Amino acid sequence: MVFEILKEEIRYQMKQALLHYNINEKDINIEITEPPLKEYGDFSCNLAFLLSKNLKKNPFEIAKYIVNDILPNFKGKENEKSLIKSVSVEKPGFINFTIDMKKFLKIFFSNIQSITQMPKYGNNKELILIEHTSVNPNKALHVGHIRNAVIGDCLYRLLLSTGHNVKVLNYVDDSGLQVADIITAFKYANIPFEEENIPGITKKFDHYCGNYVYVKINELYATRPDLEVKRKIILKELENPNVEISKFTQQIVKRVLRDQLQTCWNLKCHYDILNFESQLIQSDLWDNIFKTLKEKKVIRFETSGKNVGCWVFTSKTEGDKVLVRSDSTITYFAKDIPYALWKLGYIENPFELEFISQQWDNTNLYQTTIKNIENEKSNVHSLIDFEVKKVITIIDYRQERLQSLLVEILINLGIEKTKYSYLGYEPVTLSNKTAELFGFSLKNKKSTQMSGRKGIFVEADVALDLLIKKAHEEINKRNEYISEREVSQIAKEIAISAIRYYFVKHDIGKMITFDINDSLSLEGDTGPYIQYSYARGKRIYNKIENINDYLEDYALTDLDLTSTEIELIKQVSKFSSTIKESVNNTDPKLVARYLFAVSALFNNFYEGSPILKETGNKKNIRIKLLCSTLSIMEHCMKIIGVTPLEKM
RNA sequence: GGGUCCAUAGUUCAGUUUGGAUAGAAUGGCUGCCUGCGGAGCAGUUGGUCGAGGGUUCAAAUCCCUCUGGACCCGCCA
Repeated sequence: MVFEILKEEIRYQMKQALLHYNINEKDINIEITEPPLKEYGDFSCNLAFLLSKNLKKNPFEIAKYIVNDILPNFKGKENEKSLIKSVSVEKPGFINFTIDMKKFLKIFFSNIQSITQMPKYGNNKELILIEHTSVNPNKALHVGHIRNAVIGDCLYRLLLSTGHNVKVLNYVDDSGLQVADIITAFKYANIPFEEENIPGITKKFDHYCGNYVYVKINELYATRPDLEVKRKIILKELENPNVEISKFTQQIVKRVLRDQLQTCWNLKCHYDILNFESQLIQSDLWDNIFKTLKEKKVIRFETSGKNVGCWVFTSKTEGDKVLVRSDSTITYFAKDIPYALWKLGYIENPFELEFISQQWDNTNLYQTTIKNIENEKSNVHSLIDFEVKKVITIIDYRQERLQSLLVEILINLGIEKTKYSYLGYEPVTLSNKTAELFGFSLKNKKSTQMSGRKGIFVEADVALDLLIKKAHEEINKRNEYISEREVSQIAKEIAISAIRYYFVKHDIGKMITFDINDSLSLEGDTGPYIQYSYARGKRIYNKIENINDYLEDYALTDLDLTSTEIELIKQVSKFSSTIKESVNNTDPKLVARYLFAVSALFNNFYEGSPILKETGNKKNIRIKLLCSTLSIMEHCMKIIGVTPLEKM
């Protein structure tokens, strides 16, 4: 907030300069940035460079002219309201501003309450839907899936914290090829349902299915083509919910899903509704949409060429895409259309919501079921009775092309482009060291792509367990008198925070090379580092007696703060603008990076500015700074899912 | 063949949307700092032809072109 005021003041003055030159401010993109060196002041403006094009003059001369002649009174206004103490011109043509620190600090310390408040600007009436995780229910989550879940969950937390109305969906492809694979294995390849005496398989059913059953059946296809035939039959049969194989499949899916959710809940991910592909197929959604697509001439029936007999969508950029095959079955891609339209609320809802279970955060998880017409009064939940403002889907970037096709179809149906968006993230690969450690062959590459089919992956549960163990040891090193139960509790919180922070801090569009040792570090730019600096701060906080006495009044005489303290104050001041930027760019990474920067500055402050043994005004000021830092750290930690700890 | 994305310190990554001053973190290596509010920390040091070449510009890691290396997408599979 304080920063915004400052920037606005500078911007206003720069606009005055523009008026002098008779240039429309809209034609020129004035940037107010922070210079790389302290000697250049606190803010910097590029106006002179921009004008040099129009005026065909040396930017340095323009800058000097602006500062000395156009805005001369801007310089000597020290006793007025201005927050700017001085203006200077630097080498190539920068106009640099120095803050009047006394005034700045005065505003900061008298507005701590509002500065440290979470900015709220969502509209509660409009609903935002986020779909994430959506892992095929035939295997346990691996570290690549965590990336999806954590990004989605952090985005959810970010939007929720800023006052938006958000719900999270998790799509379960319970009738796809991957599920058919393990069903084939159980039914026709003599692979038992239960994990009996198979080495290296943990107790969880999802691990058994993913680590053993799925890999095994894929190996068997090479020598048993009959199994692939069986799989194809199963796939077709799964479209009918009443046949025996569908009922069997539902049982298997349910067990895998239960275990997958456990992993997600362990990582503190929140969901509201589970959607099932089988229900989308069984409902009449597709029939209605197919009709509409035909009526609106979005798709056409091909009478010649390679797609003869199919219903085809012609994309402007991607060419032809088959939606309905010549045998009248619908393609994988076509199934996404009814789901997208359902999410957007553009079609009559054929589903009702059924309570499944409570989650780790005491919220309820629901699943869709097809409406029972005879039972009209059944509990139709109001969870999605809002106007859907936006749907955001977190997807593997390899699906981006299909999603862009989908958007094209939605636009053809008259839906605004902005309503449906997707975030494609690059995959997680394994570092050579890690691949080697888990016994995967290397092939002379920089990193190894994971593959569920080939059994090349590191499971989420394995990574989490490893971290818990590591944290456990560290806690025992540091705490002599502590109960085993408490150690376990804290170790888990540290491990979760480490994983979540790791997966959200990277840019979504860059590949991550996952190394089981380096990536799951507890030191440096990590979740535990943030937790540690928070714990240090909190410990001081708890030792302050009568803390309210310090927070109420303040004396602003003699504010001789250290440079570290000023840096921390500046950083804290950027809280709300960082949150806003993060929301506007739908990028939770920005919050993570900000949080780390605050934590690092706080550790500096901690080393150099003692609080408890300090007295008088200095103590007062430092306590205020401590409290405001802890407060914004809490906000940010909540968004990232890094647990605030008082002891670790 | 058509298209998308990536390449920055030994390693893992920010910075590229919107061009700005001496390219930043973390980690590793080396060196200091605990009778102090918790050393999971702090300070210092080491380490970069920003893949290569050209272009645009007062100014390029950032924009444009070419090339090299890598990943991926392009099915009546899901």
